[in-house]
Amino acid sequence: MSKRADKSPYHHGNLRESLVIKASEMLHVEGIDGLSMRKLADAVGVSRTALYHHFQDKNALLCAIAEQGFARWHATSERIFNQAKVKDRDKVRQFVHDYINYAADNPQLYELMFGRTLWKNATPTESLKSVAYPSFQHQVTMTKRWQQQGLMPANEDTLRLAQVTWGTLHGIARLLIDGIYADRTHIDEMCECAVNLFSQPNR
Amino acid sequence: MSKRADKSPYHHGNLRESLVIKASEMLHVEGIDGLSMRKLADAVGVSRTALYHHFQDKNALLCAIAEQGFARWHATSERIFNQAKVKDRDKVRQFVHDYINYAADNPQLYELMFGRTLWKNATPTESLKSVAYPSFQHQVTMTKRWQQQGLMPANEDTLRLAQVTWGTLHGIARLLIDGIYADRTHIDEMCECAVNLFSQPNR
DNA sequence: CGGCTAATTTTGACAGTGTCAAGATTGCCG
DNA sequence: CGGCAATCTTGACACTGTCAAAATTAGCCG
Repeated sequence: MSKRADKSPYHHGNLRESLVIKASEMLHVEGIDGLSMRKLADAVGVSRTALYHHFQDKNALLCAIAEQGFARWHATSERIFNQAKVKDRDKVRQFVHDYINYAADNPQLYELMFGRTLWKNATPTESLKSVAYPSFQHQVTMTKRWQQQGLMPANEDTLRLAQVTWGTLHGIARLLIDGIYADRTHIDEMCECAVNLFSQPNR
Repeated sequence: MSKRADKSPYHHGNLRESLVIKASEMLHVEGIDGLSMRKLADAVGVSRTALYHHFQDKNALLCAIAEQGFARWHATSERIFNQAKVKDRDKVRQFVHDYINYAADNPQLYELMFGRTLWKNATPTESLKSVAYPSFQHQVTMTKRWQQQGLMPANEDTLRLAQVTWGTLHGIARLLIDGIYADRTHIDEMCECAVNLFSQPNR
């Protein structure tokens, strides 16, 4: 019993948690490249290699941060769909807006959550996978429902449709984040345009 | 006269060109992070800092590579739209497929062309901008035409529509490249689904 | 053909990075 | 209180991009 992570710790004072917090902070301001293990250790007040007793890799640290990001978005998403008295069409609309705004508000985090750094370059933690995969599964489930309700074309394969609609959101988010051919002032109009595109009865 | 870049050069044998070629090669196999100035210099057979007389930065080198990528894609794109005897609807279809396949065939290059590395982190070269911007402008022009022909919804703002449709392509490309929730075997079906989504008279 | 200038390349150096191996410290449980 | 294991530190290594100064070389002009 009392393996770790609940009792007051040895030297520092719950390092692991402090690391994730501080790292998220640094990620947000400095960006993914500006976040270095050594600077992080410095900021928290421990020595360079102290981190390696709580995270195997820099990769593991990043996975932990991303994981937190997924959890937070998942909560927001749940809140949207659990609203009673809101029509499904409006939920879709709200979902799109919130998704894009979440990305625009936390560009570095979004980049980390869905970028090549974790998913292609490195090996995502099992723990991260177990949080990230259901996130897309949810999109598929929702797409199926929207099809059944006539909100989205019923003749398209659900999986493909989910990939494409989510791909659209992802694409818009990245255009904004990377600052190519779009900026924040376009967000609302772009969202509306996107919703109109894949939500069936046009008006 | 004879400023450079046409006569046989001094020591090496047209270093600048060799660098871009070799760098593109390394980018393709090793990825954007695996491409280091020192390894590149080594591979070409010059010393570490020789590159800095042809490129101010690593950033400048990357811009040159990306520029070449834009040129190549632009050529492909032109070829599609200049075909006589092909209906515009089929051109759109072909455009979508080729775009995604270009990205899937050159993942690292695509990542460089449209990624944060150049557009957000660093400062894109003027030269790069002058090649990249028209690329999107072309998308806008095409979107306008498609709207006029009734292929795409005429009531949407052209600029927004162009952003969203291209965003969709971009999103799908990135999902494939970064390997999240999609892989190459899905390409064709995803493309068809996308085309159906934003091309008006559904069938 | 000789020499000067300017383009080109090299060597040395510096401040960073992630991470491994060993040693020092510390808290906790028996 | 003793010992053990968790925790943290120090030292080191192989990398990275890039600057300054020295060395090399090519091309042009007289």
